[in-house]
Amino acid sequence: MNAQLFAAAPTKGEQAKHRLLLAALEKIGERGYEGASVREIAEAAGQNVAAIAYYFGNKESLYAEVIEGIIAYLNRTFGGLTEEAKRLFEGGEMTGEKAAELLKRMLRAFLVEHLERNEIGKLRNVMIREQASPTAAFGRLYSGGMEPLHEFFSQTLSAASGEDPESHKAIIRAHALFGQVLGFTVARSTILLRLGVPRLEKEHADLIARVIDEHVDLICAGLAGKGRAACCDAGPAQ
Amino acid sequence: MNAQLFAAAPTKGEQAKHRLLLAALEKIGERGYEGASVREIAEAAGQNVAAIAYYFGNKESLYAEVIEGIIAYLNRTFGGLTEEAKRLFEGGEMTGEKAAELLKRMLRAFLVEHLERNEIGKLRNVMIREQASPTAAFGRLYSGGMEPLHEFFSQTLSAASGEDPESHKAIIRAHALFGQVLGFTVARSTILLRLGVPRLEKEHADLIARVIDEHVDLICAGLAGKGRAACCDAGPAQ
DNA sequence: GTCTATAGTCGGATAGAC
DNA sequence: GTCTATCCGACTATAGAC
Repeated sequence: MNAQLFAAAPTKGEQAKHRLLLAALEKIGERGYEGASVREIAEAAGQNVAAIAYYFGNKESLYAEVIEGIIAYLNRTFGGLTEEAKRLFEGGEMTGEKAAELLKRMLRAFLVEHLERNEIGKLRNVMIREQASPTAAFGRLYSGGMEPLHEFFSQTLSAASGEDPESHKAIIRAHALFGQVLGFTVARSTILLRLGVPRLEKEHADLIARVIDEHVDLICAGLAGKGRAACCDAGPAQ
Repeated sequence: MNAQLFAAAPTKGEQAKHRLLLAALEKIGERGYEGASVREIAEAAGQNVAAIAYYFGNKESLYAEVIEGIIAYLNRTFGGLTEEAKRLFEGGEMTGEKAAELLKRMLRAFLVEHLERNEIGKLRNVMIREQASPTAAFGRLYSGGMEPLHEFFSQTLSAASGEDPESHKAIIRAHALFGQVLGFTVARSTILLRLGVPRLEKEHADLIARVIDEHVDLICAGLAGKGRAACCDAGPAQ
């Protein structure tokens, strides 16, 4: 499955590059850009230190290619969903129900990728680090990968809630809703300790997805029915 | 307001220690434990490099004291709410409505602390880093600060949802709900760019709190009324 | 193309002057 | 208590052997 990250590599030189990119993703994810040394990256890739200079010029350019790989991966993984939403919007066929379904599928896809596929976990760490303390590469990561996803998400959610998709409120609502899955990747250590399990298995991912589906349904139904179904706005039961 | 972080410092030596702790919190938050050098920490504190060895022994012990300061701050800030919840539980007076109110107040408190008070922002970065790539200090941070908070949150939420507070489902639900505010601290760069603002002001924090309150209300009401109000489970309007 | 050797820089820690 | 000077190890980058 690693073959999906970064380009496939037929020739020997390309394979060395590929291994270096994977090792850099892993080590920089684990220890940060400054914490990961070119020595340990090269060693983890089964390559010599000088290979990094040879193939990439320097450490910074190696990292830039890692970021490009992440962007390409995000687009491959979520591109289908965003295209589907785009078609529905342009065809005027987007309804509140279809929007809620798309949102749930998107959150599920994110969960599956990030919780079940361990090799993707490395990618997750790099993205989290760039959020908390952006390096020179963050601008590229944002415009190439996160912004299109965030826009898709807030526009689709707005179709369910009936809000202006460009309003601050709609953007904030989308961010809050998405935060629900983010918590399981970013506060991973905490949820593992709280559940008392060494790692998140398929059963946990399923349970997480069911809970979040429930929340999305309740929120979408509540927003769509605002001012209409008085029985739902009357506060919690007894 | 910084005086609230770490102990007050009357004597000159204590003031130097205090400044070093604040500078360490800031620099390690910005650049990570490995990325922040003792030289820049000392410089930011207006102290000499050797002062770190003198007051703390070494860099690692300095960081350990920073972590203890974060734990003490968390307990001071959220201790009142957790005590209040405890009293309600022990007195048998916890209702679904009171639970929902406590949850909203807790999330609001977290938002205010993390969004409005800039000096707390440094603390946030350190906690995020420890989540994504735990150092030796994470165990202490978890047991001293995060676990009690997480338990309070899942127990209170369970009072609103009627679930077993120790079940995986309840813990996951609490984590998902809390993730909503986490997204605004951890994916801060993204929400700033999406909103097109340089930083989150009070008006943004208010809007965020209102949106999250709305979500908490919808989810609590929906869960409490599960199997009761058929009109709410019938899917989105029209 | 691949590797070793090394130059030059910066890290944490410490000895010792004052 | 405070500071300067310095040690030693680890880092990135590069020159040059093969």
